[in-house]
Amino acid sequence: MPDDLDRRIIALLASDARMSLKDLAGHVGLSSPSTSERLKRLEEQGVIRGFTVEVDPARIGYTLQAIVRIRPLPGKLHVVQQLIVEVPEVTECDKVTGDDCFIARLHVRSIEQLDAILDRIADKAETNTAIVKTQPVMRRLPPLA
Amino acid sequence: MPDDLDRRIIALLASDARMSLKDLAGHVGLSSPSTSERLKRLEEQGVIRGFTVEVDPARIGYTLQAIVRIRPLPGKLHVVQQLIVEVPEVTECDKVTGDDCFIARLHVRSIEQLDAILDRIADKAETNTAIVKTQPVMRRLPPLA
DNA sequence: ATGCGGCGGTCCAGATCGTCCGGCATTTCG
DNA sequence: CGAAATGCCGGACGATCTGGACCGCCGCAT
Repeated sequence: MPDDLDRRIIALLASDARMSLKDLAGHVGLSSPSTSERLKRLEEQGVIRGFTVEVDPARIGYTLQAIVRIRPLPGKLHVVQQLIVEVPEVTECDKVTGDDCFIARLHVRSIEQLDAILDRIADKAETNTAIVKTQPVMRRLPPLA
Repeated sequence: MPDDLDRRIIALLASDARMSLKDLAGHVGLSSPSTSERLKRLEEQGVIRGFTVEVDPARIGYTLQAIVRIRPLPGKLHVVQQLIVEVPEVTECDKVTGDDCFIARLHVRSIEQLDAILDRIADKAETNTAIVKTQPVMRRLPPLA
């Protein structure tokens, strides 16, 4: 749906969402009002869901990151999902096909905290935890082509 | 390191990174210059890594999302990592502890495309693919407290 | 062909916003 | 106890955004 200019706008905002309209316009070769118009359209259409800040978790005390696969025990699926949503240290969770029902990302301050959180799920689901060592690919957009 | 005001600034920007300085200042109860100063400091300190746009993948043709666990065959670790980084449909990848060496998120336009990409890895690693059905928790920040 | 209408663009002006400065209060440290 | 550093505010100036008026292109139908 978005054309080439829209894609360039998105790409530019992906690298700096706080860029001024004027700069954006300059880079895509349009006037500010036109750029503003396109931006608004992209938001209204739902292509752009919003603008956010990228925070370094380590700098705010979250030194440990884990990816947990979660398989709820029979009949516990909804309770487990509820629990996952309510735990704020879960920063991302997908419901997927396959044996593991959920895959969640956790940000915690220590192994102890990780253990404490997993304990709350232990009687409702089987879990499989992997500690993140490095991030070869940090969150990025798929090709806009 | 960041104090309460910094955390409020971050929280506000997390919900709308394009908010004007003036609005930001109004919400945290500071003047524009002070807010600007804090924002700059947060960026310089690396607490804030940058500002980005959140795009709905489905609206740009990526109707399918998968999470793939990847276990490189002996001696193939670096080749596999290289490959993962180079495939732009991989929008996120973590190197983790445990049997699975990498956990990657893929955005693709079809099952066929997913298959094509996994084929490129097939002779260098064992893979385990889970298709994302829903996202109970979409990307969010851990508690800033 | 040609005239019409809609879409998407530019230009301009008024309003808004961001940044730079000087000054003040509080805290820190010699 | 004094001096310097920190963090904040207000005002002024320059930059930016927004909305309106206008224009050109293209598809369509007369």
